[in-house]
Amino acid sequence: MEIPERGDCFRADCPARDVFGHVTGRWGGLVLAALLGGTLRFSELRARIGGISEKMLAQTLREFERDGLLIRRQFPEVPPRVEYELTAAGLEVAQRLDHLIGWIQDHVRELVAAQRSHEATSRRASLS
Amino acid sequence: MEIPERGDCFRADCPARDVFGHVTGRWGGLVLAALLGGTLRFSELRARIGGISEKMLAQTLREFERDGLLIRRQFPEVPPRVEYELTAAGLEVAQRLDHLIGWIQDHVRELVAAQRSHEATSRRASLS
DNA sequence: CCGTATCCGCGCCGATACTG
DNA sequence: CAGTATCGGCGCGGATACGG
Repeated sequence: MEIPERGDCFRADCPARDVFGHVTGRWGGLVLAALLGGTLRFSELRARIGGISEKMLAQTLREFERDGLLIRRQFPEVPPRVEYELTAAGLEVAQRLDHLIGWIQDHVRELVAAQRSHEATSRRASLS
Repeated sequence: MEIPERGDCFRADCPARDVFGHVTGRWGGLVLAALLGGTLRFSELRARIGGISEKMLAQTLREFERDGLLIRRQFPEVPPRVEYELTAAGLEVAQRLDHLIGWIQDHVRELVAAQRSHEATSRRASLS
C-alpha cells in the first residue's frame, strides 16, 4: 500500500490508525506511560500496572518493539534479566499520553460527579 | 467507594482508569478528536470516522455524555437533528488526544519503517 | 435522520501449565 | 525471572431489522 507522507487516523486503512490502535489499546497507554520513569524490568512493569496479565504484557511489549517505540535489552545472566526502555519515538508518544493521563487523574472527582449527576437525570426521565 | 482527590490510572479499581478506558477505547479517541473542529451531527461524525458503525458511535457518544465530556443537543424538527459538542472538560481531553494523534500522523513513515525493519530482523533470527 | 433492539461470530484476554 | 503454549468464556462489535 501507498504510505502517505502524513497519516490520517480517521481513515480505516491507514497505518497510522494501526499504531494509534496499539497505543490506545487496553494496556498500551499504561505500558508506555509506566516507562516514562526510565528503564524497567518485565516484573517491575507487571507490578506497576494493576490488573495486567503476563500474557498481555508480553504481547503489548512485542507490539511496541515492532512499532519502534521501545527496545528490549536482554542480559546473559541466570536468572535472566530483561529490561525495556522507550526509544526516542516512544518517549514522544509516552509524553503525550502522560499529559492525557495526568489530566484525567487530576479531574477524577469532576468526572465521577458528572457520571453521578447523569445517572440521577436519566432516572428522573425514566420515571415519566 | 472512596474517591481520592487525584486518581491513579495504574490502579485497576480507580475510576480514573475507567474514564481512561473510555477515552482510549477503540473509537473514543477518534470521536473526541473529530469534535475538536466544532459541533457535529450524528451523520457527520459517522462519515468522518472511517469504519465506525452506528451502534458503536451511539454507544461511544452515550459514554462520553455520561462522563461529562460532551453534550447532546436535540432539535424538535422533522427530520430530527441532533448535534454533539465538547464540554470544557471534553475539550481538554480532546486537545491532549489530538497532540497524540498528530504526532503519530506526522511520523507514520518512521513507524512503518520500524515495523518493516523489525520483520526483517526477526526473519533472519528465525533462520537460525 | 437518528437512533434502538436483537442476534451471533470472532477474537480478546484471563487462567493455567509448562520451559529455558 | 521471563517468558511461551494452549484452552475456553464472554463480551466487543458488526449486521440486520425495526421504531420515533
